[in-house]
Amino acid sequence: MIITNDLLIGKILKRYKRFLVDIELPNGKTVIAHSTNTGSMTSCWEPGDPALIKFIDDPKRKLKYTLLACKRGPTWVGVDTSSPHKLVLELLKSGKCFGLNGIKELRSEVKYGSESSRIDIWGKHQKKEIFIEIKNTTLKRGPWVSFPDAVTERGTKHLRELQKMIKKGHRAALVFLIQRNDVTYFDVARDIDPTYAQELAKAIKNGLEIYPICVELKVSKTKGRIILKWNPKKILPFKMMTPKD
DNA sequence: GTGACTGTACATAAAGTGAA
DNA sequence: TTCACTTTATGTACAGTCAC
Repeated sequence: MIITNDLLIGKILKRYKRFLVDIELPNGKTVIAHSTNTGSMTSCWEPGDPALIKFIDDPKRKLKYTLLACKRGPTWVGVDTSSPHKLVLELLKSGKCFGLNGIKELRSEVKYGSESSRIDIWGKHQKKEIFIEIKNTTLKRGPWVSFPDAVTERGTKHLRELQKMIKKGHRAALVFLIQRNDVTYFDVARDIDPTYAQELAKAIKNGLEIYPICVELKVSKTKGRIILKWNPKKILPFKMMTPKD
């Protein structure tokens, strides 16, 4: 997946009101950008870090810029929560989604379950339905990348719904799309949300498939134009423990 | 006064729904 | 079929309320 138009690199100054971030442009002007990431974004950026934003000239929008990624040290970290969905869908369609291949009739945001949930991606593999939930994952602690970075009741609810689908004879998979390439292992942040960790362990026992996919974000300049490319690298080893363990 | 809890606001995208 | 409006999803910050 590549974005080639209307990208700018500025400096991230502060975040406030949940969705808003102040970005200082190279010309010294400060603009307000929209952040689709409502998580804590711990370890993703510090004030003054480079930030990649996209200019979107849509009259229906209040804010003309959307925050896509921040640079922590040498590593770009993707913080746009809409990108993982698009990227995983693209990988599934192209048959390059690490163990999740051969899925047909792919559909996005399909209603399912008894709690009016919506699955990120639904499809058919051979004769079975498959339900795929995607989680944007960025919390870095040493060589580990962890999920969640805050208590997530909805995440736990999704796990319950996926287990119900497995009981009905379907397949269910959880893709942790890790938008940074400076980590070695994936784990569940039991210290942050013990309920989620417990439910995930139960779900795995019940047959939930886990795919922690590590993606490298490459930002380059060609003829003055900035290009952002998501480059899927590998599946990370999965450990049901925290770095403290 | 303090801590725990609850409700609301915030911006956007995408899907769903209903009217023309 | 198209368009406009509504609903859903996301999780933190903050204000207000209540009990102790």
